[in-house]
Amino acid sequence: MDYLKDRVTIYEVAKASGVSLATVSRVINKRGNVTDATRKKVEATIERLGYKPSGLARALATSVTTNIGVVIPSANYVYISNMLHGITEVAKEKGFILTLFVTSYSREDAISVVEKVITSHVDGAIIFDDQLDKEDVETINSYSVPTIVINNKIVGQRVGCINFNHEHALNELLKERKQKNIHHKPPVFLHVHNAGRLLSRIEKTFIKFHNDIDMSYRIFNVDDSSKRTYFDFLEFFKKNRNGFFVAYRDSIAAAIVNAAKDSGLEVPKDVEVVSIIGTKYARILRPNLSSFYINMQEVGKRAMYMLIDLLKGELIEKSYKFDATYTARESTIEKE
Amino acid sequence: MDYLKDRVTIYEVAKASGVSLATVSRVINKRGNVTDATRKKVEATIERLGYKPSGLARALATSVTTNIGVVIPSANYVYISNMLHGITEVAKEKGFILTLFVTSYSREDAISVVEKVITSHVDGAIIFDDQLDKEDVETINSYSVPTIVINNKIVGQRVGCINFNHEHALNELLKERKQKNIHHKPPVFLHVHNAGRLLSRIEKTFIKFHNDIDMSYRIFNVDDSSKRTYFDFLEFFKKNRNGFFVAYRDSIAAAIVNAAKDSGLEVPKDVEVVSIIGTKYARILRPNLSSFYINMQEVGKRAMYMLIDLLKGELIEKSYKFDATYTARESTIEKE
DNA sequence: TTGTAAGCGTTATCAT
DNA sequence: ATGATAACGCTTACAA
Repeated sequence: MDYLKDRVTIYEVAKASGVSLATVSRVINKRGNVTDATRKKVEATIERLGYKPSGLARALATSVTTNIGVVIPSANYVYISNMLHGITEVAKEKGFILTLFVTSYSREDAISVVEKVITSHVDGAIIFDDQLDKEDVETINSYSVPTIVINNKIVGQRVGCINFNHEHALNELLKERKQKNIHHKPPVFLHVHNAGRLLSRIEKTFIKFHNDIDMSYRIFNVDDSSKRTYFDFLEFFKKNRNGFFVAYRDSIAAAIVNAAKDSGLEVPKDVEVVSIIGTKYARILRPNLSSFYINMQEVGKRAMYMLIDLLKGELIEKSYKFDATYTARESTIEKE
Repeated sequence: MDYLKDRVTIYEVAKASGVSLATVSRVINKRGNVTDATRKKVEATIERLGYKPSGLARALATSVTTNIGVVIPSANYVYISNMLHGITEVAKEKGFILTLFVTSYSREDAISVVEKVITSHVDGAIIFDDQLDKEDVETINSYSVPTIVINNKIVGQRVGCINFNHEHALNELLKERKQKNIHHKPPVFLHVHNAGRLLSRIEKTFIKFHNDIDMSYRIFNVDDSSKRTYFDFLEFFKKNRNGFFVAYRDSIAAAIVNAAKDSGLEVPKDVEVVSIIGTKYARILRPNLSSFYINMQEVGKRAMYMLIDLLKGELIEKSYKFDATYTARESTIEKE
């Protein structure tokens, strides 16, 4: 039934070239200690037979896979794929292969992902996850899998972490709005169910700021869909004719802008919107979206570089922070 | 130096529970033929020791990895990550792990990716690639790696393929524009260097259509960057005050729309734009972009389903086609 | 320089 | 129901 050729093994190469396994192994690993003549002979049969070493067997023998496990929530977000892009760039440059693990919201699932990362025998892992608990990361780590955790503060022998600081920039923005007294619009935070740790941290910052100055605010639940949010806000704007909205992603922010305009409101005069996870679309959309920004591609690259250092036992700075920068654009009012 | 615990092996579990390897193996694989008592005993020590089977060793012994190789060009495009999302969904549901390979433009690189896919010992591969040649796919295939190829017509014993048909919809659109006589604007195709096979096929269709009716057109080279394209078109619109533009992606199309508006032109009155690879941003952007659309998440899911059938030797329809649908929105004129 | 043989952690085929 | 043992394809001392 198997009409396709079986994998050629090192044995067959050895036999066909009239040498031993060890010699073939030396040739493919360029270990030296092989005469030019035999090397050429072996290389010729490798070419002729189309031999490709089995990464599996090699990994089992050396316990080095050159595989890096990458754990992400959905691959469906622009900022996540930007990060993935950064990771792939460095991985490619440094000769690593990536194994992708996607988590969902359930606890059960998180456990199964942890399980898979461990059994996969990756050399290291990069975990961007809003769902996994600290203890999950520790589990992975306890199985000798050096890990870079993104968006969670974790310390350990073979762990590094990268964190985001949106809080500072957000506080600055809110403070500035207060000082300039342009916060006459009711502040509204767009809450997305199960959107993870990053968003809730930012939400807390938002809440704390307003509580501290004893100012009222609203939390508005939205679906994580720009289409739904658009329609929700068409409704919303029937009763509420202004507001300052903090939205998680560009597409959600844009939905609000569109709903506002389609409800006869002006942006930013009546409705102001900022996006937390800004992408290039913040600049493409009209009006341009005021947004916070972290270069996720850089985050991905940095994570890989840190992991590589960690693998070599040379990671000095185990913690790295990316500060979000805020760029005011057309969806907010600068001065009163 | 290695302060972290070594991996627990099946040997240690066997010894600790006072049984043989074989019994432990039976327990973890639920093969039966084990008394409840011993099973419980073994399960207890597995739990106690924190034993996780090595996927590597298991794969070597069974030659089943449950890994699927996924080959893509850059992870940085929305439509690619949409597809990846679809792939991850099904992979997760069916218990497969994904290994990611990213190609670049060079021939050299394509070869190294092929090499890696083979040595990685994946059970199957999904290849979306505008760069790999037919012969590369055949190479992979000849190493017993069942493959689903996206965006290339390839036949073979253990290959399936998924193709896109933008040509029909594009021809229809162009024909309709001609009939309704709204093609008074000079048609311009946005050519992106090295953007791959999909775009060049569409470009050919565009060219052929106009050649066939002996109508002039322009090919305009743009960078694959919305920012650059925006500035290029600010220049362009200094001399050219109208046009019908066919752009590869939403972000490029949006750049043209923005440049047109910022040059005092009206969309769609003076400048019309359509996007070939439409994403949700076509609906979010204002004016909405008229665009072609293929649900890439569905493509990803379909690819996985086809691959799974292929692995079981049950793939009947080895070829599947996704027709692009065209949706006219605000960036084009419907009627004269 | 080259070959022999043990080992990597499993599964699977026999016996028992 | 359980246990030896070979096999998977490779690397790597160690011996020659």
